[in-house]
Amino acid sequence: MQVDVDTKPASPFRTRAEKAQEREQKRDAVLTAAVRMFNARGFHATSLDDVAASLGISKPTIYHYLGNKEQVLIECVTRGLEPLRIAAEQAQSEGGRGIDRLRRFLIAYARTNMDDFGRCMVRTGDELLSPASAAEIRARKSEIDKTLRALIADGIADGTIAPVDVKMSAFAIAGALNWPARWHDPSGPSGPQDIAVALVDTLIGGLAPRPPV
Amino acid sequence: MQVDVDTKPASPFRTRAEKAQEREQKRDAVLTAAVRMFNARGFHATSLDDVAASLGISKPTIYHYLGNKEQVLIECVTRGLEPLRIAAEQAQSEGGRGIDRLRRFLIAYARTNMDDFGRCMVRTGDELLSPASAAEIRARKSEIDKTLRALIADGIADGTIAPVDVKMSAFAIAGALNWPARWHDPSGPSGPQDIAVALVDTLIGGLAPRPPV
DNA sequence: TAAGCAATATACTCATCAGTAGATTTACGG
DNA sequence: CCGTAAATCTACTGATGAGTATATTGCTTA
Repeated sequence: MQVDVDTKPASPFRTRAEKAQEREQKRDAVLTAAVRMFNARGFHATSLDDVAASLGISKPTIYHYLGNKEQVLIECVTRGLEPLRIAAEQAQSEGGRGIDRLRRFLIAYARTNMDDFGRCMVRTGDELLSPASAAEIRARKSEIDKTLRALIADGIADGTIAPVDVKMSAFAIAGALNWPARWHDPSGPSGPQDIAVALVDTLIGGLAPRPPV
Repeated sequence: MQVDVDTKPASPFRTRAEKAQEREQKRDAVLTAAVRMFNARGFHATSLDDVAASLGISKPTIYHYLGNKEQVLIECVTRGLEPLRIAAEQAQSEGGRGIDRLRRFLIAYARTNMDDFGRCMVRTGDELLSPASAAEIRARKSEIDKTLRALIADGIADGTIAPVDVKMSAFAIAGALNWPARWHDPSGPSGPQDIAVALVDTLIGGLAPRPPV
């Protein structure tokens, strides 16, 4: 336990902490392999045998680490949701003009929707989950939505956002920023950051021309 | 063949046309039942036995009318796409300011994305289809997207739309207007028309305040 | 009136896949 | 050094569901 995990080279004798970390890494590897296949082929079209094979392990090993197939999905969705939760928390704690706080939040939101777990999170609808888990996930997504609406309302209050319909604007924004989960190609020319900025600026600026100030 | 189908009361002897129509109606009934279940439970979680049972018929009858399960889905998606194709055609043939043509098109687009077939169309990703059908559907969706981009470009050209990034704006719009396919509740308080108008106006106006003219 | 076709059913087959049983190996703690 | 727990495997079970074989009935047409 006095060993410095980060510097010591591999020894055949692992400490408790190292073992816990190794276990965590294996769980991660399973989830990463799974989420890629879910995104590429869909949840139902992906068998855990396939996931296991892609890692050179056997299906019971996945059950050992994650319990069952739904748990694998829930864990992926949770990981996709986590950065949003953090971004929401941060947006609510910081100061500044409403529009600026919203903009920062939206760019983070859009970006994470383009990574593996974010894409899975967006694409996982209630119908893939048991009623209990669906409710759980829905509640967490709803927290994000609440933050989004609060940020819009704040901006309206301080005059940095036009007096729009908060609920509908939130839906429009969410839709626009979730959509890349379907179409974004990580091997394509534009990176997540550029896309995020472009989408957010489109939403903020609108299509109608603005008279020059 | 000389019988007026619309006025004559039912007779046990059907003309050829009546029979063709009856067949069409049965096909419709199958598709409608199927699309509702696809939307409610997802494609993979819906068995054709379930669909058949909900109509009080047997599975081979569905195969008689539609060939196989993928064909059922393709037909549903096609029906969801058709109104969009028509709206696109119309938008391109009509005159007027770019922004107005775009606005009309977008409202039609948003509305059809909230009906049964439209929702199915939006929610059916490539992963549910065979490569050949996926390509076919993708091509048709891409036609709609081309129209959308053309309308935006037209509006920019005639000065009724700000000089935005056409491709990104199209993605933002599509995302915002597809999203109701996931969340819209037909039994809820707001109807498709109201939602469509609200979303489109949000996209056109943007979030940033406009100086009073 | 026989042949053929449309519409429908029952009762299968066959593949896939989630999940489990149980064996085996290794490492660790007492 | 033995017993326990973790990690992993092979080899199942059992359910589900797509798709088919085949029979039946009745209408249409030569």
